[in-house]
Amino acid sequence: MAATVTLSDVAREAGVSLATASRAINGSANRTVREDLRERVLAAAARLRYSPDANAQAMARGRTTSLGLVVHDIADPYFSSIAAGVSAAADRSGLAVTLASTRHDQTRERGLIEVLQRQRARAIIIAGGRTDDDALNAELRRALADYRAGGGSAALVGQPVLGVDTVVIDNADGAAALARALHGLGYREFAVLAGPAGHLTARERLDGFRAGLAESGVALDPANVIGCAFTRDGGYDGMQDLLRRRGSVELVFAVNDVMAVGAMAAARDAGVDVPGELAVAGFDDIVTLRDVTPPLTTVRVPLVEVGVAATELALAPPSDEPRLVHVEATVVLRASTPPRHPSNGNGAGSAS
Amino acid sequence: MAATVTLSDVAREAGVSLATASRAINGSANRTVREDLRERVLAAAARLRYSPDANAQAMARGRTTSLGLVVHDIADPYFSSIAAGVSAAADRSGLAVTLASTRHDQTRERGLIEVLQRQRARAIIIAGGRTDDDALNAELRRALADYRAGGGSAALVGQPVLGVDTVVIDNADGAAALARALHGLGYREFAVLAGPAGHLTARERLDGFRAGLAESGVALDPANVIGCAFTRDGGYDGMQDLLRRRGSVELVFAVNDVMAVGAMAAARDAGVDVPGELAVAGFDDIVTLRDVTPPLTTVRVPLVEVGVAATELALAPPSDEPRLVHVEATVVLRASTPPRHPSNGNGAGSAS
DNA sequence: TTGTATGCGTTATCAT
DNA sequence: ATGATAACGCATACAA
Repeated sequence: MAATVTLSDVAREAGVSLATASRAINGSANRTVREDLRERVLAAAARLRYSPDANAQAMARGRTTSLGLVVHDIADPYFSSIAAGVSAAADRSGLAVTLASTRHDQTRERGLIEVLQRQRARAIIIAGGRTDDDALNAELRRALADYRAGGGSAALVGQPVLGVDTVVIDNADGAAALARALHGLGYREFAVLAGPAGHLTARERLDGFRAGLAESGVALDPANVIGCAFTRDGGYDGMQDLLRRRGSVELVFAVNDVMAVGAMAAARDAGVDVPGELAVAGFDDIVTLRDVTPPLTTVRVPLVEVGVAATELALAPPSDEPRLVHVEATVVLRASTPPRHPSNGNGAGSAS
Repeated sequence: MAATVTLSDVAREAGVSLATASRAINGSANRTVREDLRERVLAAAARLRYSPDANAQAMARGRTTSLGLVVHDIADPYFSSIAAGVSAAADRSGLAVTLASTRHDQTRERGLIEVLQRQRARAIIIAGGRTDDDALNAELRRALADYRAGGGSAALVGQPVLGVDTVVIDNADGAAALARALHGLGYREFAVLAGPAGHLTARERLDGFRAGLAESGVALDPANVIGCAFTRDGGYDGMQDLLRRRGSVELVFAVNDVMAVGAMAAARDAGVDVPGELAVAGFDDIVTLRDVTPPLTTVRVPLVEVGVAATELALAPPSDEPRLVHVEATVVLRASTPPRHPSNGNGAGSAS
């Protein structure tokens, strides 16, 4: 910080007091600075190329102008879409976004929250689903409670288990609707790439899918529920497992799109035609899907809007009770799950 | 900011002076606090759940702990990969990343730099290629010079036209190598989805491609150079244009991958088989490409590493002259550009 | 309306 | 080694 020009310099240059300079440059609460003075100040500021120090302002005002965003991996289209929404909404509120990434290590979340707290971020948005690790959740809960006690507000995208405002995606309903839709298309034999054990989003989607199937009178064979990482490579590996010991499965539901896309790659590499030999469906409707082949059936989550909603939630006046904003997930049928066993008419690969 | 615990509180609780508390909690320059005292302080801090105020520290120390990143669109895989690299490198240096997005409006870049300057970010990374708008560049140049005069350092990913350290991607060489490789595969009739007029990255890639072709004795018909936006939709629209008035084009080179992917979608929607009827190549090798069909030939740019390099450049001790780090771009041939007119042997669609 | 003086939370300088 | 105390750059309560 070499020759930084301060507000005092501007005041001197303009021949006014520090206070007047301050009031002229931002519009102080109890307004009014005589027009000629204000102009002198602004002119001086411009001449000196004055740049207000946000840190000093933060100290003096007692609040910063920044908002924290915690993601697992910014290169994942799921998170980058949410980030785009958060960024847009923060912009509108004149807030700068501080991006913190766990790099897929949940245990780092706590530390990131603390960093954001040290920065006195006005609000923290945590994207990415929770796990059922109670100890970890308790820790986070406490970190967030602390943070909020200091005047910050937080919002979560996922499951409302941290005691803060939460944007809740209707995973179960969406997955159930998907199951019904697929059943309606004629599918009867399913497998699920179910993600990791403790992952709540994965679980909700699996459970919802299973429930939707049950409604249609179809049971999901536990042997066809395959655990794997919640990533593209997890989907790839899971699909390999499945193909190795495939029974009569007609359709594979991956609990998120990046996994589904990985699964399709595995099928391709194994020479299994999608959807000819095996249909695939995902969840999220990440933008990438526009350009995969075949177009992937999925359950759409409006990710950018989710980011906006989380930001607005976090920025809204605080409430006593954690608020919940529900976001619907809607089935989008595409070519990766063509109709099968049509009730009347001819089908592909059915009958004798 | 309700009941924020300050360092004074901690000092009082520990029965030491403010100064000692400060020294105990971070390791002050001239080290040493008696062990028992240090422990008392740390215990008190933990008991009170003390969280240092980064803004106050920034004021006192004269330097912040944050790094700014300017992108056009964080949801674009090109930028999100660079962001991942920047984020990782910043992490290693204990810096928090402030994400600023132009939302595809170049004129906003200037304002974003100013915001970052106000935050007194230690360094600013600007991702995304330059244009040939001299007025705009001069403005940015000045904004950056100002910022650097204040002690900040900046690094750019793109063309070294702003007077700051720059990570330069060998666009021309990469594109030329691609042209030669494609010529080697037997292609003779090319079209280019060339991006917008003033875009330097687009221009370098176009020029490089043209030069590579020329080396091989092939001329690029100006009528087959199609201007369009530097986005997926730009590629889609450009391809539509091309298909409408297609002559004998065998291969379409889109100057970046998202455009190429859009172009493939347009071809698909128009019922044109890729690569059967028309081959396609892109540039960047964004991660998305793993999962498009057919696999896209491209020129690989190590985006995450580029982000890391830019960050390291910006964080390195300042130098008088702007430094340049060159990053090679390497051709990756995939199924979207199968061999054609093989010199000896049988080819597809060649000869009579 | 304008100016003066104080405080924000921390580090660093200077005594002790 | 520890403790007062002066910055850091700005906003604001209060005085004029």
